[in-house]
Amino acid sequence: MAMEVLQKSALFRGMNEAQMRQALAFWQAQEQICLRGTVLKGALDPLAAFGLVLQGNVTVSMDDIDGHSMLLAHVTQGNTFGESLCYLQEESPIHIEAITDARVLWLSCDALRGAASPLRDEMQARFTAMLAARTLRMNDRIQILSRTSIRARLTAFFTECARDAGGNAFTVPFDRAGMAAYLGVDRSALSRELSRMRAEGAIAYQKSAFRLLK
Amino acid sequence: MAMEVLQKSALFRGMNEAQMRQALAFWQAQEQICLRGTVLKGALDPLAAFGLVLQGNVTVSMDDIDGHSMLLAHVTQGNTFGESLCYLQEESPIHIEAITDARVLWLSCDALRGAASPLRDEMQARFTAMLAARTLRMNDRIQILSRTSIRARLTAFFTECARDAGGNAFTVPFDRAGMAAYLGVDRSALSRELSRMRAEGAIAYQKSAFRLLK
DNA sequence: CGGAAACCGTTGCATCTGCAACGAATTTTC
DNA sequence: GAAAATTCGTTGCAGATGCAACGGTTTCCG
Repeated sequence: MAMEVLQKSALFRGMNEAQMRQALAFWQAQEQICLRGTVLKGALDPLAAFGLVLQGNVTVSMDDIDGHSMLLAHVTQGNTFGESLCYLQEESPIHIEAITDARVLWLSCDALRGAASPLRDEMQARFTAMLAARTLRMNDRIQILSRTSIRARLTAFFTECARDAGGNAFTVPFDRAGMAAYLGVDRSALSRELSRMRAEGAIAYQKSAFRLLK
Repeated sequence: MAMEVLQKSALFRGMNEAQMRQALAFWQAQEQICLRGTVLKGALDPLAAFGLVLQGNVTVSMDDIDGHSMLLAHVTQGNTFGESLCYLQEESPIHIEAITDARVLWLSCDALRGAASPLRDEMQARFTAMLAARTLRMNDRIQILSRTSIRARLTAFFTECARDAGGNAFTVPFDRAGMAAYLGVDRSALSRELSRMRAEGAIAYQKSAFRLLK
């Protein structure tokens, strides 16, 4: 069941079963199970609802003219995507894709625009808090991307990871290519810099599991 | 008077005078007039209210350990800063400063947490829409910062400016140093690239006024 | 009016990093 | 289980870019 996952999401945290059922009805929740590689929204598709990831990983990206694709967000379990576009009923040529097998809960903003009620008030407040938290996370990313060297971006990124994990060891939710996209650098240049940092004894890693030394 | 400016802001757009008065009371609005260079929030200060810029320009930045300062937001007339932190009642070591003489309207989120009322509903909806629009703007910035070359960042930035201005001529709200910070590049490298683009006949500019050619 | 500060472009240099290509190792698929 | 696809590290290279320094111009302020 999805209860435990929803408990980790900002929208449904702390609800008992009855409240959760009511809330899911409010959002007209619909679950979709999809395989890795499934396109949840193509560049030109509209977005009738926003998504909450129950399982797996989803990326939001945008292709530029040179075929280069830029990562806008990497969405992990319990997090959402597309809320802003959905709330504002705007369109945008973004591409949303499941990069692992995934389960997604689609939620509609319609009820937020409906008649006032205690439930709507509660949900609106949670939705707003979610957006606010989102902007803070995006600021963290902007902060990383503002650095001029790969090394500086990495240390900023690692610091953030360590903070979130509450320790010096953590596993990042990316493969190398994804990590490079998130940091806005070339994949091979990233590998090179990671090797260098390992050689200097600053970090240890295996695959996506890192440990900060010193 | 500030009416005309507030008409341009997402929070107060489309209100008549009576509604505006009510809304300002709701937010416990307080105007502050300040000189260029005034620090509106130091790195360690808490933030009791968020700001709406009535006049002038305000920057939100964060210093990293090397003294390097990173630009998080450049806030122009009619736009706001600090809403997310204020709404979530979180603290963050960001630095907010008036970079021109400015007038700022301080708004409190308290009433959003108060008793339900039609006014609160309306304001909450506007606040949410403002946050949603904000995340979309931040996505634009992330998109720019994700590019790997100065040239690519510039063309993305210019494209966005041209879209906003509705034409090929526009004035950016930055001096060169600010523009470099916004784009996450070195100031002199930016000057160099701009000269190059001018030499190639791709753009014309004088100070902060640009025109796209070709 | 005059000095100080801010702003902007230019240049030389060392280094960084994107890019392309390759091979090893691992995972997926049939 | 074998072939195909994906992932990851390495390397050579050329060009891009950060950095520091300098000078000219404009703006600010007393």
